[in-house]
Amino acid sequence: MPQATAYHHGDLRAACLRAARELLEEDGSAALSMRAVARRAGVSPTAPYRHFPEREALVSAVAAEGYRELAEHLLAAHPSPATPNELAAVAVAYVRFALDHPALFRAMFAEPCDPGNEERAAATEAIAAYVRDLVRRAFPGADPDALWTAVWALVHGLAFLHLDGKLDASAHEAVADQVRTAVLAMLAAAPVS
Amino acid sequence: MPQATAYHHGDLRAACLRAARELLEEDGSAALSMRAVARRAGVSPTAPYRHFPEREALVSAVAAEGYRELAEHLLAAHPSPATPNELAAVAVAYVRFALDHPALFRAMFAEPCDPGNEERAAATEAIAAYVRDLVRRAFPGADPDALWTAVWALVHGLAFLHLDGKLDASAHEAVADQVRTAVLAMLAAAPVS
DNA sequence: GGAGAATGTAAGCAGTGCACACATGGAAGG
DNA sequence: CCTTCCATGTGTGCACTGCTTACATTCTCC
Repeated sequence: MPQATAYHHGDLRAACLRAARELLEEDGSAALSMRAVARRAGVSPTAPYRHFPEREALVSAVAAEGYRELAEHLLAAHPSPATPNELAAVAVAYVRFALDHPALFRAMFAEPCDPGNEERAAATEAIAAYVRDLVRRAFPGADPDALWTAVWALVHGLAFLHLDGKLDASAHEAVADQVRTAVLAMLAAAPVS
Repeated sequence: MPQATAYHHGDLRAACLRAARELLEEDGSAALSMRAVARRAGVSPTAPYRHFPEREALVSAVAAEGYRELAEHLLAAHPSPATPNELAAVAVAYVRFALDHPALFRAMFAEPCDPGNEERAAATEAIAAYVRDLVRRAFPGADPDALWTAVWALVHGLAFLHLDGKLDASAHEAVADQVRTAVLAMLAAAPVS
């Protein structure tokens, strides 16, 4: 780790990531700008390019952090959900994370990602693994490969529809109820044959 | 309708919408730029502002068009789906629309929308109504209010996960199979009580 | 202590959204 | 017919963006 002086920052990479997170949390709608990050870190506009070759690289790094936090958040909601009610609780946690960190969540999913970013791929995989385990426990009879995608998609779709204003997301408790109800209804759905 | 001259375009509004659509189809990843639209329409950079007070208004208008096309596309896939297989076919059509028009689909959902735009609200409502009817037919026993959101979210989530590269979307037929399988697995899911 | 790599700065280019003042010409009223 | 008004176009300019290139400073290692 280099030392901090008037000229050399010391740990600009971490400072950029922190600044980026702060900016995303402060303005959930504005796009993340490289120059704004530099300003917040108290450094020249082009300094961040020493640590992130392009904007996308910074966004990918922030997104990877977001994936880790989302995984923790889901684990905190329930470490090993196995029943419909527990699954619904995790779904509520997923949607709440998206609504509480809209810009971060968009950076994680909507921004173009370089598939080569290993940190990011690993972080995504952690979430996928959590969902796969959940599905194996909750649906012992089903094909886990087919079902875990469906479960993730259901929850992810609810998150984005709320985030993008297609479903009413104004009241916290109402959103939670809505998500719970939707998930339980889907699990109980008995189609006509 | 004003007349077309060397100075006055004639129907710049429609020309802007057409140009915007072309740009979105040509480069599915680039953001839509007001100036690029103006260039394509053969007009000065600020001329489109006479018809769209801001960028968001143009995007909203294009998005509304997209909603109408998506609705048609779903109707073409099946006018009145009622069985799991028919529902799965509609799901495949939804995801395919997203993958065939990635930039348009993003404009429809990911871009900030002004909730006041009536054209856009009406177009969204058409899709919601289609899904609601579908659910009523396919799941006569269920609570339609709870379930239609879940069905939309499931399909919408599959679309975005594929669009954002979280699920492999490289081969057309593989995507279709994957979506069909996921939807059918979800409908057949029998959770542990 | 000197060389070279790492990490910062400064200046500049092309692109963007948008506000403003100005130009053009079609349509309505005298 | 001719003026006047106004919708619709142009031109200019500002603040911002990502990113490149050249230069400055300092850390590290021999």
